[in-house]
Amino acid sequence: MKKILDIISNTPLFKGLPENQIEDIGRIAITKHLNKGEIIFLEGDDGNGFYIIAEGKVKIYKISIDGKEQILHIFGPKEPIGEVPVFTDRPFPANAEVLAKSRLIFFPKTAFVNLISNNPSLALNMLAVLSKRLRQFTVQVENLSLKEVPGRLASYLIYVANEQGKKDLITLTISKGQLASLLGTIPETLSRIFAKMSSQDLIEVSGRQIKLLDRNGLEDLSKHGR
Amino acid sequence: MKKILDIISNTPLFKGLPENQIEDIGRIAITKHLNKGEIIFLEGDDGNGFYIIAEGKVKIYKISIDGKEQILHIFGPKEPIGEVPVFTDRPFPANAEVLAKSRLIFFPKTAFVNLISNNPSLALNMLAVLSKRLRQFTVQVENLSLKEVPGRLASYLIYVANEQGKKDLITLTISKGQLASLLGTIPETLSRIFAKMSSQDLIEVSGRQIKLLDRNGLEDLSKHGR
DNA sequence: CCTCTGCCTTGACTTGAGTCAAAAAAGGAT
DNA sequence: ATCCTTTTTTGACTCAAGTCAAGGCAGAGG
Repeated sequence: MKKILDIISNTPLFKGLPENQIEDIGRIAITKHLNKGEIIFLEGDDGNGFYIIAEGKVKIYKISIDGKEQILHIFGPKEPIGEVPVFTDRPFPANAEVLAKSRLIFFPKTAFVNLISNNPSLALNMLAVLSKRLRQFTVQVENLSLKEVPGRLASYLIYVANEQGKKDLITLTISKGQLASLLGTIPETLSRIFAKMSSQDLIEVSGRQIKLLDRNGLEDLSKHGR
Repeated sequence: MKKILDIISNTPLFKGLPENQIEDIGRIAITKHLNKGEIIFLEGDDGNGFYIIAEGKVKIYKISIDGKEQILHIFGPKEPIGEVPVFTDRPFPANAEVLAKSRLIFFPKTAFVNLISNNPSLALNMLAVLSKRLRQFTVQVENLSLKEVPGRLASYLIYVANEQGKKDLITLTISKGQLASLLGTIPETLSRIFAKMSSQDLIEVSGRQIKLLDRNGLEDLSKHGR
């Protein structure tokens, strides 16, 4: 198990900060272990701090009254979660659940705000993190509103391919059911679209392995989308 | 026309800053006038600064290849727009167009980043602004994905009623066509839903005036949504 | 007061995607 | 292995909302 300070200092949020400040930060941090399925926080809960994922995987999501889930983000190691209530006086705007055994580092709100007040670089790092999230949301809204499900899936596959390296064989890191929820649809629909895209020789699916057979075709789908 | 410094100092972003800092800020600000229909920036443009609306109204939106528009936000006086590229090295994630003759105050990126570096309160104010936006986006994604159009409209009407005071007669500040785009639908559909909600005695529509006849019914629609 | 233009509404039709139900696969655990 | 659970797939059906095409209305400007 890596030392907390190592993890912290390699995180985008704390990147580039001087040694002594990293130590200050480490002093307010608290490690928590959670297992798959455990809830980190729920929409409406007061946020008395935020977390950085040391290891594991977390989903941020909304649920409708009748139980349909929409995943907003899936976060992995080094990413912060739950920062919004740190800077506003409002509760968490969504739910967070652990998707795989995880180690989280918790930073209490007031201590962290103090740190940031004395640390312009940290403030700018945090501003960069939030800005990146805003950008991601614009993409998600665009996908939900301006693209049909096949277009969203194509975008996702291309995105994952870029993340995982340039090769055309990608591996889903979440179940297809969860992917459906991330794309704003349901498993049945996603399954049908996988089938259709396979029959069109755009992809080849085998469990969680997906081979991208026709990048141009996928790009097309993802752009036109509708 | 109000003095720039008056406007700046009454904005959430610059609220509570000491006089001399407001003056520093005023020194880097540049006023711009734009008429209805003019573009402030386009998705993909480099952002060399951001704006605060002194007066007028601005829409932030995405466009699909085939021309469907999705409005992300509509901003009015005192609200900042275009901040995302200030803190990342990426271009604007969406388009901005003036909906009514507007006066904008422009803040160049580097000068502003310098200010923020020496000014923890300003940094925290900006963090609060971005956090609020993130929260708004979670609501928009929820609306698009988990609610049907009638639910979205009901939510919007309730939201506007709260904004405009507690009375049950509200006035739309944008055209119905633009409202359709904000809600992620098209004018024809919105029109039909206005008609249906009227026939159900939930509302009474007369041009841009809308009387809310059944708050509970609307709340219900907005919550269940699907 | 009238006409023009843009905004809004209505009708008829199509379609993407959701629901319900059930079977088939894929994993895990003993 | 074999059972049990969870995930994924398939089929038949329904429906919300989009498309296309007209009309109607209203405010702006002469």
